[in-house]
Amino acid sequence: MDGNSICIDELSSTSDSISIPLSSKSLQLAAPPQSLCRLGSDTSVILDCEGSIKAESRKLPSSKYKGVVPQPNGRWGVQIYEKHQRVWIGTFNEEDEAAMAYAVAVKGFRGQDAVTNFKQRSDTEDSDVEAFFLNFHSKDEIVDMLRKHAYYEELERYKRRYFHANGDGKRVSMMEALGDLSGPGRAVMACHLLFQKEVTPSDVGKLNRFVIPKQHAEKHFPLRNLTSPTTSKGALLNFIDSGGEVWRFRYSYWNSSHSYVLTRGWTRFVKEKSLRTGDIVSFRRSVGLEKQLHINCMRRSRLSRGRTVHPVQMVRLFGVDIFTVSATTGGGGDSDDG
DNA sequence: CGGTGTGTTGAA
DNA sequence: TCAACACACCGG
Repeated sequence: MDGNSICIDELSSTSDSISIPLSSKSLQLAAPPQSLCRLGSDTSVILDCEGSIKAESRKLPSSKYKGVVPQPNGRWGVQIYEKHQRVWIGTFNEEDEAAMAYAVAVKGFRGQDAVTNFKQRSDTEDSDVEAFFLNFHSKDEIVDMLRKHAYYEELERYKRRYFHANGDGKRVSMMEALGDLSGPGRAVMACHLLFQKEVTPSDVGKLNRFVIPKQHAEKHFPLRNLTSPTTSKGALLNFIDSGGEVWRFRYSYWNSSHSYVLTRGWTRFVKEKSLRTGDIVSFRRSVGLEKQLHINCMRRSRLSRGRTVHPVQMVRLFGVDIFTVSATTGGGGDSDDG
């Protein structure tokens, strides 16, 4: 673990405390943090001190950070623009915290070279891992983590797992790990998204099964030629979640309903992940030799109701130079969902 | 009811 | 593409 991370316990307005690793090695404020003079409550501080301060004080203070907008209650909103459309990243108590969130979002959306609010080093090992982490997740997932204020928690979890995977706390460089596709670091290999599905009521109901849309099942999990132990009752598939935990599901075809389903093991997953109707479950496969399957779930965002989160077919491969993986297909640009 | 984040507009 | 502003609407 790094010694350079501090934890900031946020106000108790929200039950969760947020730990933010502020790595002084990897980033520094672009602008010196000025004393933030904010009015306690925005509205109507119409004090008549010498008649100078008039009703002008209901104007919200602008942020010095890009993508950060003031909220009426003194908190800070974060937004990023993508394809002529605003994407809301969430609200934060501290302006700096908001700026960090924007930095994460903009890197996730536009790549490592994107302009953030911070001067940052892109040559540290940690930044490599974070780049990898960002690359691993879809834009939706990144936004989701930021909104839930869970990004740094997830990132740290990923880092821990990554470095453990490389043995005995010895920190192996990303290049080194990637070069060794058969090594213990393979589990964190890049993945590409196979498909996503919005969880239906019956997927989390009493039927104890998850329906895999036929098109995706037949394309990605053809029962005939699965390498996993296959019986007449189907196959057992192992998936790794974003925290490195392995989930084993029975996968089979139900003649009665003409559907492909995950059965045994699914209920535990639902319970453990607190999966609810409308959440998005995504399935990935490692790019490397192992073809490891991954499963990830994402809470339905509150605002994407009515307007569905498109279960997009996106492929996230190594778009970044530092990830010059062996000569597979020219790991093309950073294509993603929209 | 407080606050979020969306609708909207105008500037860059 | 971006921030500023107002306020519908949402969850608690």
